Amino acid sequence: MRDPEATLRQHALPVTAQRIAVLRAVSQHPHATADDLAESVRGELGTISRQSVYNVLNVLTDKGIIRRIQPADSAALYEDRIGDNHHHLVCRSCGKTEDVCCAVGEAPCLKAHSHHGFKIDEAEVIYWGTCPTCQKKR
Amino acid sequence: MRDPEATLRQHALPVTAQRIAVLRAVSQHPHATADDLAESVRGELGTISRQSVYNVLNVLTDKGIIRRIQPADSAALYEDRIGDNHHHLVCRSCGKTEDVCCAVGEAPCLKAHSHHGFKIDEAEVIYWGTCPTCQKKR
DNA sequence: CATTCTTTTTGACAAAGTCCAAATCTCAGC
DNA sequence: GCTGAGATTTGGACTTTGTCAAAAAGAATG
Repeated sequence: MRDPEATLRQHALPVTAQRIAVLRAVSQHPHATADDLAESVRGELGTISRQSVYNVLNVLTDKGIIRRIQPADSAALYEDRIGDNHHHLVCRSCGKTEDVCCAVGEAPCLKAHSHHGFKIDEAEVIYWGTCPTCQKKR
Repeated sequence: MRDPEATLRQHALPVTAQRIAVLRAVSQHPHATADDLAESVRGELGTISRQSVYNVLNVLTDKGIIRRIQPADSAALYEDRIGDNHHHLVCRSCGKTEDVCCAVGEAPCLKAHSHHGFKIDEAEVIYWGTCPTCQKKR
């Protein structure tokens, strides 16, 4: 995130220390949980309430400034990188999460066909597997 | 599910009334939550503990007899239909879930490329959108 | 049928979030 | 710079979804 404060102003959001710190934390720790981010922010601000972290994350997500991903068996993760339709690769054993660009530019199977009368607005893909570290441990 | 009891025996699982009832409920109510299933089973058996529902669902999932899906902002859903690599279509506003066959037979973008050294074993796809009913309500 | 091993039940517990009301802060306008 | 209205932050209680553990009950082998 280039300039958290400017980003907030662009979206007509009042600028607060908490918001700046959370935004910076999300940027510095991609795929972190709300709890991880709270810890990180405390290192910067000294203190922040659990509720505020959730408030901020929710507002930022609603505005499309950050993205929330919610893999099974994990708390929600947040990331900075938006607008490039990338997907995620999650380790079944340790939960480690990586970004993955869609291998095929146009992703034919992900075209928003109108199935069952639904209006589709997003195709979310999660690749499940085992990360290198966990492969060795076996 | 053709014959719940036979299915259990095939997998070397002791046959109990609870298991038969849960298995039948999953079959009759695709995409139901553990709670929904507990309710359904109570209509059949009269009573079942919450823990037993979870026990049974976990065992059946581990054995690959049923499949668990966990869309964001929803409790886990269970389904009978396995082994055909279909995906899901979820309504953002009411949570209604439908099965979707992958439009392209081979799903090129879902091939298990070895990214970041991960050993990929599954590509999970969730299409997010708005169902017909919720479109009208708007 | 009896024994052994597995399931079921009950109740406590845990994680991740949300709800609410009071206190505090931001920012536009003067 | 102040001031005031409206938004944000806080703290605490609460909800939902699920797991843990120990005792009671049930299934299946011989």
